[in-house]
Amino acid sequence: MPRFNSYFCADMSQRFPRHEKLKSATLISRLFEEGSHLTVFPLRLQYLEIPLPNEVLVQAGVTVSKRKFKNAVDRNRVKRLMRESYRKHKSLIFNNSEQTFAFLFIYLGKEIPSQADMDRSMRLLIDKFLAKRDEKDNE
RNA sequence: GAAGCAGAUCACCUUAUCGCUUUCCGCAAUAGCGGGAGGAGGAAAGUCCGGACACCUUAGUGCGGUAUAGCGGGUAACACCCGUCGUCCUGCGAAAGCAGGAUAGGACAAGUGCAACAGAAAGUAUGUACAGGUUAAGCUGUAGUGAAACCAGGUAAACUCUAUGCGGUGAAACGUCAUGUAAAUCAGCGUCUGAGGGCUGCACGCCCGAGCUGAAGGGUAGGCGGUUAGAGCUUCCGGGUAACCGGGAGUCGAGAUAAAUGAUAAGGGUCUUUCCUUUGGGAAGAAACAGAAUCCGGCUUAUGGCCUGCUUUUUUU
RNA sequence: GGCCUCGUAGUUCAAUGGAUAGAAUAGAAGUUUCCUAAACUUUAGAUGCAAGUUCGAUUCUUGCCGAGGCUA
Repeated sequence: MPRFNSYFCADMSQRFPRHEKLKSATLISRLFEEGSHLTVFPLRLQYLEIPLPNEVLVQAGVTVSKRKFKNAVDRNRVKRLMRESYRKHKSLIFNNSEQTFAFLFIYLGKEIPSQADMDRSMRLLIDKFLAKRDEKDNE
């Protein structure tokens, strides 16, 4: 079962390959129209339960407002930090899940955070998301 | 030592772990996995000029529009660069001149316009006072106003004229493959008596030519090429005052697309301030401006060090 | 990525290169009123920034800064 094997690896590893990135413009616009959101300052998660291609559990993207960070260097910096902490913490979501989601992380703050701060808020946000999901499942 | 100006140069480094991305090799039916090699800048920025390249009839004529403006050279080209002349400013000097800097620097003797306040008068120029002068006369000089007033006056980053250049649109160009619907409905115009189109503001000319426009509605918004070896970089020789040119040798240095080049840890180097100090150093902190998006040549703006030269000033010998 | 447009009082707009940049509205103070509103009087407030052309710049030119739009 090679497919299962790769599945298992993706579950456990901290990799963040291309097909797990949210890229489709149509998906993103649907995400904003139909999806719901959670906020743990300075992060906001916009999410939507939706079938995805390529048998992926989650497609995630990150974004930063151009109004908050004027320079491209700073925007790239924040996006890289967000990707990094999502990469570290995404295995929490993948555990015993059958639903597929589209994620978009939005940075709301006005200052560039440290990696440690970013990790902390990402952890809190994902815990909040998991709690909400389980609650919904139980109903 | 400090300040200013000009020029040149670098843009923290090493190792480990976890990741992203391009490419090559191997394995794998695909997905993917393993290994090797590579992965931001001097401004990548602003998009201000000039090209390459692509398409639009190889792009015609006139008007319009627009850009440039001493002279000579460089260049693929330029609003760029080099040299030089003139003008202006600063410093030195008795002066001649010297040094540095700035310079959109054609034409008002083609025409039109404009000139507040002051002043007699700002354009068909010529009044007052004094002096001179005449047959007579603003005929001559001085005074006062103003940025400008014996003069074919000033002003063209005023219209304009002259000379020269410019066809348009920009990689969301363009080519190609795939997916999918509706060759459907209603209204108007037209089918050689020519609708409409040919991505130029207008007119003419030329070419294509059976569909075109509107309403309401439906579908795709994905992949590949273009896309990185080039007016390239390094070095040597020769020519030229210089910008730059010619020749030889060597070399390959990103290619993403909701957009890669990152995170953590340790060590080292640099700088600054504070504290301790046995003057050897130790501890803490900081590290600028900024991120390729078709590619080049410039310009402009942002910005941290280090080096060289010149000028000014201070201190010591 | 490319192509355009616009910056004047707190706000909405004027001003031919020429005395002190004008008007409406909002603000402040006062008059009136038992109080408020309305009305009247007075008052403060601006050319996005920096150079250049000019005797003189909101206006002309250039460079920055900011805001907005269009583009399969």
